[in-house]
Amino acid sequence: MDTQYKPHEIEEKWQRFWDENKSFAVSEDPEKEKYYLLEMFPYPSGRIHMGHVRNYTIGDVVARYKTMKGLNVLHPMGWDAFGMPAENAAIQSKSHPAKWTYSNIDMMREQLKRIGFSYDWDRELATCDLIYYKWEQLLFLKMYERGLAYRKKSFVNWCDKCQTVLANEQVENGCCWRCKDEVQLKELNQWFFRITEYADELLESLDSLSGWPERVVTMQRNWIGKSYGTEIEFGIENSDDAITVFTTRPDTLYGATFMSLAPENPLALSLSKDTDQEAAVQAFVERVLKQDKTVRSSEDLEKEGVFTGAYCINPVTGFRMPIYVANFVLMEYGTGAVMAVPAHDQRDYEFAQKYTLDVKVVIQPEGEELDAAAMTAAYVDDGVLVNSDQFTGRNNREAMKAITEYLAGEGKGRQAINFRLKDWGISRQRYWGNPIPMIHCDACGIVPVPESDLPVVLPEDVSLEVVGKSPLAECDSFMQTTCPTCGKPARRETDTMDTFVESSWYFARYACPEFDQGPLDVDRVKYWMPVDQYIGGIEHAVLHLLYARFFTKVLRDLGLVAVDEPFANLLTQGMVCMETYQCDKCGWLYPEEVQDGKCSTCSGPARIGRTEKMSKSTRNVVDPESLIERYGADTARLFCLFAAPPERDLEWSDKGVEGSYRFLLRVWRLVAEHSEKLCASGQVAFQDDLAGDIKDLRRKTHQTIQKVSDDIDTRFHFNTAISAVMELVNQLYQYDVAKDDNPMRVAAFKEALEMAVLLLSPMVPHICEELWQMMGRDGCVAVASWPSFDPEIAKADEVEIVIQVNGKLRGKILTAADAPEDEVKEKALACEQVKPWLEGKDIKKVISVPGKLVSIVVK
RNA sequence: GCGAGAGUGGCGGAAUGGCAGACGCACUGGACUUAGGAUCCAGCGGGCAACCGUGGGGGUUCGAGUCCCCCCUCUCGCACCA
Repeated sequence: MDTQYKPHEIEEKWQRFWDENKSFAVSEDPEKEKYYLLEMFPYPSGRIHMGHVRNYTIGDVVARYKTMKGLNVLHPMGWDAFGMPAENAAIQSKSHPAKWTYSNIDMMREQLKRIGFSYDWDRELATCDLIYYKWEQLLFLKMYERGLAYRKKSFVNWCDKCQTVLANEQVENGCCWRCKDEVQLKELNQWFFRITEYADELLESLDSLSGWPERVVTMQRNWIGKSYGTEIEFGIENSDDAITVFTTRPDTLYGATFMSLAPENPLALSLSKDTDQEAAVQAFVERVLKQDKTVRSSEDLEKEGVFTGAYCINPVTGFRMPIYVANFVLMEYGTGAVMAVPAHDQRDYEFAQKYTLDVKVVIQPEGEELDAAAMTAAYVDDGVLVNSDQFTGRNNREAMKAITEYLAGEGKGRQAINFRLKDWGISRQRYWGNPIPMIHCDACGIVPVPESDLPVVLPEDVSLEVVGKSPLAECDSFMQTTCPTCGKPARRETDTMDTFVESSWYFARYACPEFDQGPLDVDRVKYWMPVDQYIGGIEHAVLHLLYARFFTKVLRDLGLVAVDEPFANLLTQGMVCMETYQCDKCGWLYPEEVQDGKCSTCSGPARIGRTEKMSKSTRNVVDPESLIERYGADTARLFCLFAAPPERDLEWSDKGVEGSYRFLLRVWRLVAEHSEKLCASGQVAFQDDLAGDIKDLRRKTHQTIQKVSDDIDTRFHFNTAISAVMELVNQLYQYDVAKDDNPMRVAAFKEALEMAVLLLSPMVPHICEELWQMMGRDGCVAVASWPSFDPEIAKADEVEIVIQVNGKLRGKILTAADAPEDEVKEKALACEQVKPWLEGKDIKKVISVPGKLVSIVVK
C-alpha cells in the first residue's frame, strides 16, 4: 500500500475534470423529467463563509443525487450583486463599486469551485450585469403600465446631516449608522410596488405550499395580517368631513368617548389649524416624529397625546368626542385613526386616565357589574352589551355583526378588511442599484423611459463621496435628458431600486440568463419553473420569499411564467454556530487565544459563553478557506452534513471535523489496501444460495442502499445517511478479504465498497471519483446511475422477536422472518426467560407484531 | 401578549406508537510500536442489584421519547394592530 489520501491533489484533479467536461451543464430536454434545485444566491461580500458552505453543500447533495437518479437537473449559481456594502467599500478603497463587486465575485467563484459544487457555470448571472438590470427595468415599466408601480409621499427614516433616506437596518438606536446623527421621519416622494393588490392571493395560495415549513407559512400569514372588521365614519363637528376608523371591535362603539389620531395623520395638523391648540399639536407631532421608531413602538412607552381642539360625533350615541393626537397610534395600521373605547381597551384606558376623559362601560362580564369609576384596568373580554340602545342585552360577539349591519344601513359604516401588509417601498437614494427608468418633465410630469431607450445605464463617473444628495443626483450627464413626450429638457429619476427587486425574479432568469429579447424566454422558463427545491436561511422567511412570490404572480399576469408560485418546496437550513469565549479584560477571544481556560493575553479567566451564530463581532468564526486547506473540501462538506440535520443549527466542533476526516481516511484505506484485488475481480454472478458472512455483507449492502436513498430522497437527513454508510464500512473492516481468495467473497466485498462509494458520492464527490477509478471502474461517478437495492437480498431471513409481559421487556427469541404468527406466539410463551413472569398468572391477551415483538398481557 | 419550533448520555445527535441512546466525538482499557496526538480491537446512561432513566405532572394504550391535556425552560418570528 503506497497510495496516500491527498485531498488537495484529487480535489483539484476532479474539479478540473468536471469543468473541462462540463459535467453539470444542462439544457432543456422535453424527453427528460426536469428538476430545478436552487440555493439562495450570495451577496458577493468578498469571501465565502461557513453558512454558505453548509447551504450549498446541502443543495449540492440533492442536485447530484437527482442527477444520478436520471433527472435533468438545473443547478445554477449567481450573485446578488447590487447593494450598499459595495458603495462603502468603494469609498474606503477609493475604487468603484463595480470593480469591488466583480473582483469579489471572481474570488468567491473560485472558492465555490474549490468546494466542488455541481453548478452549471454557463448560467451564472450577476444582478449588476447590464443585461440583467436592463430587463428588470422593463419589468418595472410593465408594472408601471399596470399601476403596480407608483409614486407617493411617505414617511421614511431620514438623516438630516447626510441628507439621505436610511433603510430600517441602517438606523442604530435612533441614530444614523454612519454619522451618528439623530434620525427622524420625513415625508418624501418614493416609488412603491403595489404588493397589496396581491395581498389576498399571497395569503390564499399559502395553503398550496405544502412543501414549505409550517413556520415560514405562518410567518408570512402573520406578516400579511388580514383582519376582518368594520369601518366607521365619525362626522367632524362644524365640518362636512368625517374621520374614518377601522376597528375589529364594533361591538364597543357605544363606549367610544374620544378619538385618537396618529401623529403622521395629516388631520392632526389640519384640525388644529387656527385653534388654540395649533402650537401644542405642532410641537407634539414634531417631537414624536423625531423619536426613534423602535423606542416609539415599545410597549412600555408612556402613552402621551395632545388635544387638537376639534370634536367628532359618535354616530350611534351622538357623543361629542374630543379628537386627540396620540403617540401610540400607528399610521401604518388601519386608517391612522382609532375610536377610543377606554372601558374596553387598555391603551385607551390609560390614556383616558391621564387626560381625565370619559369612560363608558358597554360590555358587562357574565354575572358581574362593572363600574367605570371603580375600574383599574380595561375590561377586554367577552360579555353582554349594556348602554347600547337596541343592542343592549346581546352577546358582544353577535353584536359585532349586528352593529356593522346597522351602520351599513345608516350609511355610516361598512364591513372592512384590513391588511398589515403595506405596499413595498422600493426607492433607494443610492448609487449601486438599478436606476428606476423614469423621467421628470416640468411640462409632462412623470414619464416612463420608452422601452426602446432601455437600458438606463448606471454612469461610471460618479462621485460617491458627495454628501447631501444621492450620488446619481450629482451626476449631470446622467440626470439631464430630454422628455420622451415633448422633447424638452427633463431630469432622470435618481432613485435606484431596492436590491430585493433583483432577487425577486433571478430564479426565473436562470432558465435563460443570456436571453436578450426580453426578461424571460417564455418556453425555457416554462420548462424549468417552478423551482422544485429551494434552500436557504430562515432569515429570508418573510421579505425575500414574499417579494419573490409577489413577483411570480406579476410575471404570470404579464404572461412570462406559467406558475402561480415560484418555489414548490422550501428547506430552511439552520445557522452555523460556535461557542464564544470572553475575557473580562480583553473581551471576545478567538478559541486559539484561550489556553487552559485562561486568556492567553492577560492570563485572566476566559469564560465559555453561549453558543452563538458565527460572526466576526463575537470572534467565533471559522474561515472555510483554512478548513479546506487543512482537510480538503470533502471533509468540510462531510462535517456540515454529518453534524446535524439541515434544518437545525449546526454547532461547530474541531473534533467533529477530525472525525469526518478520519472516516474518509477509513474508506480510502479500504480501497487503497485492496485495490489490486478489487481491480482483478471482474463481474461475478452471485449464487442464489450464499450463506454466512458473504450473505450478511450483501444484505447489509442492500439495506444501506435502501436507507441512504430514503434518507436523501424523502427527508434530507444526510446525517443518518452518512451513519448508515459508516455502519457498512465498519462491517467491511470486520471482513478480512486480504487473506481470502474466494471469488465470491471478494466480489461481495467489492460490491459493498462500490456501493459505499456511490452512496457517498453526492456528499463527498472528489474522493469518491478517485476511489471509483482506483477500483478499476471507468467513467465518472458524478454521472453514474444511483444504485438500486434488491429487496430480496436486503431482507433478513432471521429476525429477533422481542417479548414483552405487561409492557415490559422480558425476553428475546430468534425466528425465521416468515414464520407464521401462531408459531411465533407459541415460541414466545415457551421462552425460558419469559416463563417466570407468566407463572401463576392468567394470560389475558397475546398481541403479535410480525417481525417485531410479542406482547403478553397477564393478570 | 400572540404565533411557531425545540427540550433525549459528558457532547453532536439516532429511534413508521414496538429492544431508548444508531452513527460520530470525548473518555477508559488493550494490541501494534523507538514513539503515538497514527492505526486496529474492546468497553462506555445511572445503580451492587431488583430496577430507574427521553424538562415536570396527568391521561390514552398490551406498549409512549413519539399521541392527548396542563405546566416549566429555551430559540425564532410578530407585537401599543385598535
